[in-house]
Amino acid sequence: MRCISSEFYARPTVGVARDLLGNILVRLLRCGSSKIKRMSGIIVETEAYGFTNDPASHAYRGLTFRNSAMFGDVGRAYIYFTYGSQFCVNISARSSNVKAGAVLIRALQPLEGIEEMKAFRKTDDILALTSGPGKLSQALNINQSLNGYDVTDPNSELHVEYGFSPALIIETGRIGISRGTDKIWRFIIADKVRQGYLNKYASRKKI
DNA sequence: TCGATGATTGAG
DNA sequence: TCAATCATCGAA
Repeated sequence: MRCISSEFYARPTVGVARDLLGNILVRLLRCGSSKIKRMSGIIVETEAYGFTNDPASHAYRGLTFRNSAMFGDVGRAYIYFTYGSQFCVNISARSSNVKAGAVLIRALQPLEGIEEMKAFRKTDDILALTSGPGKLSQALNINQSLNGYDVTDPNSELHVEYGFSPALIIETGRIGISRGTDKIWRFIIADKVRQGYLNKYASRKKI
């Protein structure tokens, strides 16, 4: 259970997106004075978002209050609210010569705290718990209050630990966007597609 | 200010 | 296929 350090995120965003597959997103839920509930999942789907080279990126038009986490230290959570009801989780990552960048966590395979996830999601369907960026945020009880959290700190309520190296990775264009669709910046663990850990919307798209 | 728009989801 | 739903952003 070792936390991934900040050097990992200080590399080109697209490579970080690919290399995050197979690692573990961990959510520590503080319930009461001393009790800590641990929830986690294997990262099975990611997308990279860049800067001025990427019209689909929130950072494309420059620094704003919302996207400031994409411009700050690498290895920080960038969490935003969208479509009126959903939160999306990103991790800031970029090489030192680039001003902004982040990796969107699109899907997990539930690992620990599955009963809690069922309660937060209001469903018992394992494959529906974290098979989408909005769903995984709901399952892990993640909201904007976690924006900017250091995911390289093992004591952080949201952090990433080492997992395994996937045998086969699928690369596709990003989905749910209208611009920048030519960039092959979406990454998926091949086995997890077959096992059903990606959402239906994602499966409908070309893989 | 104000209107348009989403890195989505669940229901029909 | 389509509505829900609201923070954010750029134009006015």
